[in-house]
Amino acid sequence: MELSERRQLILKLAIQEYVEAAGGDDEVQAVASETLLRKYGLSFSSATIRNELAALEELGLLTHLHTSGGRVPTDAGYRYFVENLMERTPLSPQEQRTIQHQFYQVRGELDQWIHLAAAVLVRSTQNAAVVTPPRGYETRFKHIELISIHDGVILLVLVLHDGTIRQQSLTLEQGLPQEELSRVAGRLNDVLSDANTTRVEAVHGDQLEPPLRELELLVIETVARSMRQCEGQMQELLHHDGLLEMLQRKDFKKIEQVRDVLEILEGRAGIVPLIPQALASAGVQVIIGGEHGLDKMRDYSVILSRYGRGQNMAGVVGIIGPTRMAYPRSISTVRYISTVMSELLAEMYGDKTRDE
Amino acid sequence: MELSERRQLILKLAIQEYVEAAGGDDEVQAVASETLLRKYGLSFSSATIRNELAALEELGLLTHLHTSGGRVPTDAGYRYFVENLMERTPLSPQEQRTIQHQFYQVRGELDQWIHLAAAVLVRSTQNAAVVTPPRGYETRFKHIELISIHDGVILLVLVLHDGTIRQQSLTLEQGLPQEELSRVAGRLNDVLSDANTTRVEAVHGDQLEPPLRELELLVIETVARSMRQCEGQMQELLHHDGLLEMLQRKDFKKIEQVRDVLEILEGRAGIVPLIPQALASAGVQVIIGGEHGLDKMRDYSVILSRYGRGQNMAGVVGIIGPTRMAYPRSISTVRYISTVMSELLAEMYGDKTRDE
DNA sequence: TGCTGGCACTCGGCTGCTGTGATTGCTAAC
DNA sequence: GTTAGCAATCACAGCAGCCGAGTGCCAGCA
Repeated sequence: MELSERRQLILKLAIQEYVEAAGGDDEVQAVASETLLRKYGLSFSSATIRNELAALEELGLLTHLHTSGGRVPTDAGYRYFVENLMERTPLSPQEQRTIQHQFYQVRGELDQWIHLAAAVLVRSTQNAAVVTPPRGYETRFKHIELISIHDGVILLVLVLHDGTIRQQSLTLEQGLPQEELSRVAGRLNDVLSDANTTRVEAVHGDQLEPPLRELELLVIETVARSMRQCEGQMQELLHHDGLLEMLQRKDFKKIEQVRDVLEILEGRAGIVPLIPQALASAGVQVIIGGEHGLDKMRDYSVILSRYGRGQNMAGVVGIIGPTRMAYPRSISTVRYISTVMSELLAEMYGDKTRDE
Repeated sequence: MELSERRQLILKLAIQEYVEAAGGDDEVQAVASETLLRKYGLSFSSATIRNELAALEELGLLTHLHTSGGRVPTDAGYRYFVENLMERTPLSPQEQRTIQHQFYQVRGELDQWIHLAAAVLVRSTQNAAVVTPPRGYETRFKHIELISIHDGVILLVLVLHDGTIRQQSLTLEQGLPQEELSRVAGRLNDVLSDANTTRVEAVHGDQLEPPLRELELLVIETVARSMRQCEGQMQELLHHDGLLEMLQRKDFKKIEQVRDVLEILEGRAGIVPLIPQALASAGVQVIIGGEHGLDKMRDYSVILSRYGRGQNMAGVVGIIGPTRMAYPRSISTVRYISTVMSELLAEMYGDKTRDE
């Protein structure tokens, strides 16, 4: 779509004005021609602006609710803004330092990264945030440990290649001393080393004498089941934060809206199918309003970015908020967080992908 | 407080009626004398009921918002109801079987218990649920494992006595082979066996040659820090669920209410101080409305119960909902879930406390 | 003394009305 | 192509009046 300079300017100002007004305590909803003229000191009259606004409405970039109400951007209008009009505004060095420092403080604690990333996104954008932990494309065995808990009860700790840790307790007919458990664990760590799920499922433990063999079989079966479970549970891993902060915004008036957002965040609607899509593509993805055709999300926009190294260790960070959000700021923050997390991962698991 | 038979009956019916009306789509808020007469076919007239209601109001058990509006229970009214009038209605055998079956299916997966317990409470009571995982009174070392991740980066997996698992990655100057790591881990598992935090902090590793000694010191320090962290983080462990289900209720009209509930659930207000209290007492605790003096929770009631075995492995399950809730049902469900979870724990860690 | 029927009174919520202010679309002039 | 001016439009707040549910009270009755 080709737009004249002036129309572009007016559209840009209209959207900026509309988004800014959302923050203020003024009840002003739609943006009026006179307001634009006054606030931005344009060199033409309000009547001209009205003509241009009408033209932009004709093009489907703006709309208005009532005859006497001002203009409001449509999804297409936001889209045009994001793609053509928006200026990139990277986070200030100061903000970048603060964020880096915070991540530095929790280095080593992978699960804290997730929380921190979400918290930073929330604070910086005033929207709700979603983060998935970094996962390998394929689940691969790394290590197990068998720990004696109590008579006949043992704790199986399974570590996967991507850092996932799962615990499971097992019950045996008879108790076994810790040394025996460690021996079995050690043997299985050799046998299963780096195995993917299919290979684990194919392993038969048949070299040990009866009491230990029983244990070995049970452990292999449990490990296989655990790994299978890991493969299909993206939405359960989705961490979210910031609902409370989002409720502070003036946009929310009805509890139905809150319900919708909550459903989206909890993965029961909408956001889950967007994750694999974001994982598969590079750069920041912006999905505005009803673009993905999901009814519950009609009034919300999602900004997602993949982070990680290659295929083997990647996750998604992003935010979700009303379509009427500050896109430049939000996009910059999501982009920055994703690069920070990519760097952290690279530090931890070595540069680039290692084994493809 | 002594109440005549008739007054007790009227109070009981009034509260039941009021709570039931909350579920229906009827907008009826307060309960009127005529309604009670009609619905329950009482043997005296509405004027008598009005007199009794006025008396109950005098006693502070009921109140009314406007002169021409019906009566509404006060916190004290609910309290009297819960303590004197309410009939215990245990869950039906059918429901009990269903719940047992669900827990059976996730036996062994301790973190799933938490989710399941919350989910069951939500479904059964239509309120939001909170559950803390079982924790020991004292954090005690059980086991560590050192796993080589990448050149100079190792993953430390720490298992505590109560089943808590923490992971932390460590960076060393130089890489070490997995065998060396396992040796160090093995040694430390002996040295630190069953140690509490103070003892871990007092340990000095000084029996190994330089490259391993560096590692050993780092690990001890990290373990100690991790254990200290575990000790003060009750509210971060608080799992909650059911906000969405609670929003379906007609009680919620304004988003401020939603905000309050969310703040309570996320531990920023109110509920956290109630947890230790519940841990310390036996049986089901019911806290109605503003009884604990916390402003944010004035309109909500909390039902908590401790579960677990002795002092060494205990957690809390409970629900939170509007004061206008179905207390008999809610209390029964919380009680039942807590016994089920206590039994599960006993199965896993042996009957009764083992080491006090 | 306790219960009941009757009745006046209170008050929230609903309906319909009007005035106001903001903003547009249109038209005629520049 | 741009502008000034003006009538038309429409949401919204505020107000009045009505309705109905429910109470409080009183006088009469068992």
